Amino acid sequence: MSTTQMMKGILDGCLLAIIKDREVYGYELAEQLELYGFDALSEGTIYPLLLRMQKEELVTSTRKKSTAGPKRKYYSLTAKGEQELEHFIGRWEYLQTNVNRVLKHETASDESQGRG
Amino acid sequence: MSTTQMMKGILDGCLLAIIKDREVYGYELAEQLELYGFDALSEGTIYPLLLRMQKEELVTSTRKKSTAGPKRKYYSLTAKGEQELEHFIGRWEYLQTNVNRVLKHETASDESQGRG
DNA sequence: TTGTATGTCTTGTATTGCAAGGTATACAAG
DNA sequence: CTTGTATACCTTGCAATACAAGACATACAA
Repeated sequence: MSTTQMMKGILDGCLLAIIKDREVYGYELAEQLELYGFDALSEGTIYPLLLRMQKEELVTSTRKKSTAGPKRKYYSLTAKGEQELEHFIGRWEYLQTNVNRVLKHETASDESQGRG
Repeated sequence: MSTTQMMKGILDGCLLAIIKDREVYGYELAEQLELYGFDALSEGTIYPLLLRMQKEELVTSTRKKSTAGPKRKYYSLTAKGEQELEHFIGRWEYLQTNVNRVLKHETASDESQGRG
């Protein structure tokens, strides 16, 4: 039982949201996601995603020294990245609304009467 | 801008939820999902999913005559399918909780203090 | 040089939504 | 019987993406 498939198309939005809050580096993002309640995420998941987002100009990166290890690559959001985050939030709300409607067997035309 | 990726691992749960409510046939499921607010879903999405779920013994099917066309294949949930639906709901709540925490920048240890 | 912890990146695989196209039934019109 | 339309189901091939496994690099201690 895993949520692997469910993370598709959602993880990138989560990364954008975390990066928007403050500059973070890749290794740290995996830890952050755990703080938010997710199971540990592989670096093989995080890094390709960050590179893809950088290629799409959603984020920029700057290398900074670490106290204990190689240089860290800190990411921050571009204007385009902030826009994409807004789009993601819209898609996420759309998904949440519709899935919850299905689970409650309330069609869209039932609106929010919630009296079952 | 589409929610294609976000549907992965979620659509099957939605189908289980709809089928649990009442017997439905594949062609109808696409229409049902629209009633719940989703954009139109391709039959190339629905049918392979139903076949997969039947192979996994989550659903069973019976053919019944249609008033206007070939026989319909009506699906209903097995006990295993009901269990899987419960598991799905659990995963969905886990996902909802954690993504919403990320979007609000509330870590799991912040619990539900919501005073930001 | 060896070992440990910290950090980043690459390769290959599995899953799954979807477009495109094929097959089959019912019915009406000719 | 053929043609056209609506209904209904299925298959093939593609694209996107989370992930395991492993490679590579830096800092520091023994």
